[in-house]
Amino acid sequence: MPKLGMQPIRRRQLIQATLEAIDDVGLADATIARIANRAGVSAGIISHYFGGKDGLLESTMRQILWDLGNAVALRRARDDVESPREHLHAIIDGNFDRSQVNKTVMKTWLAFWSVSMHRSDLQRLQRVNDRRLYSNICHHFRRCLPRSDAQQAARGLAAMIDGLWLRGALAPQGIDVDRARQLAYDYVEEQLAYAKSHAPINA
Amino acid sequence: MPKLGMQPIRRRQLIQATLEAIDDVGLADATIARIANRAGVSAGIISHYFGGKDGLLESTMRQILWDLGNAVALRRARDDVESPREHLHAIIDGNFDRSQVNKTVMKTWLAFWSVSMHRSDLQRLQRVNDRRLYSNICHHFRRCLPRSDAQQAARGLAAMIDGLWLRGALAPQGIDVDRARQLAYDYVEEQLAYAKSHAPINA
DNA sequence: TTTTATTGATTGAACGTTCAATAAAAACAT
DNA sequence: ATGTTTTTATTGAACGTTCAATCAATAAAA
Repeated sequence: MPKLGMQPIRRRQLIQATLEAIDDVGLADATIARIANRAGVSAGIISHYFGGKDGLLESTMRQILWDLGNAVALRRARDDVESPREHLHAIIDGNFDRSQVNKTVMKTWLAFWSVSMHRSDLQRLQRVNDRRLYSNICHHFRRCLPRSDAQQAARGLAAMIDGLWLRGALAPQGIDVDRARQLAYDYVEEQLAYAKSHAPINA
Repeated sequence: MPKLGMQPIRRRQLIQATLEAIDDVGLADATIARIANRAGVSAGIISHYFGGKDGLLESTMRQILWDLGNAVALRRARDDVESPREHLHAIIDGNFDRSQVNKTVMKTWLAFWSVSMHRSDLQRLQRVNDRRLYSNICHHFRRCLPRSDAQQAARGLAAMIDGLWLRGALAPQGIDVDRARQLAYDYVEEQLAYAKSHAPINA
């Protein structure tokens, strides 16, 4: 059946099938045979396009990482986003984007966190992501707060976002996105209010 | 070597060896042979005392859950803990207790979260724990805040605690316990300050 | 002698990877 | 156009490994 240029198509299919398999039976039982079967191809093709199961998992993690970065970037690029508050809201909204707040992706994140503790390639990916969230937040707090206060606020907001996200992933009824966003917004307001009352630089 | 009453001794040894094995090579590679070897016993003994690997994992999760509950209970039982603020601080301190804030236990938590998405017995354990944290917090906020505000504050604080904890677990340099506790304390203060300025019931 | 504790070789199932074989599109030659 | 060769894509059975579980055998306290 060899049409040319199947590589990107197959890669997309197999990454999607990996996400679905993890959602379905968990990473431990997401075997190559099961993933390949779900994608409607043979098992051998995975080693052919990804070098092996490890390669497939790394590519899958890269994919959801890219989706997250993209969701945030899209909202920050809107031209009505200017003030620190608006930028912080954009970051929050991006982190609670549809592409990140669904059971499939959430289960995959949890699985990757666990595995990344023992695989340096995945660990690097995961840390770049954590750092990016913190740095972005910190940068915008710095426009209204002295350095050390901004860092503290950024650590707090990053933890709040990840915590809301984690508890949403573990909750039986799933995450309530609107309520989660509101809690994160409130936290931002409290930090900005503190700024105004002590050393107002900007709003 | 049959002395009587080995069961509780072996169970403790094997649970400890499980934690160490997960710390060492991750849950996926924490095989029965490896755990038994680390405990200095034979592989067959695990099935004998835990019924199988599943039973060992459930018992291990119960253990760290009990440790967490105990760490919180101990601090709340101190007789200088009376006000809502003091109770909330005790809950925060318990969650950042030494028994919970070390790489071994943190890695195990991450692994169990991931697995519990697909195993109903572990899922139940994990949800009891989440609910307990939220309920405890909510109960004390209710002493100073109207119901819906207290629930909102409790969701926020629970997320903050778990988020700080999660980011600490994933960070290369580990968690900074003092800084984490301070951020959680600050969040409590902000919620209580809001209470005072709107509908002061208590402090 | 009975009971409790423990061993470790064995078993059967499941896994990831490999690779010779196949199939069809594409490229080339006529 | 037509036939031939090359290239790309794909299959799935076979292989070697690893694992959890089992159980007959063993050992020592009761």
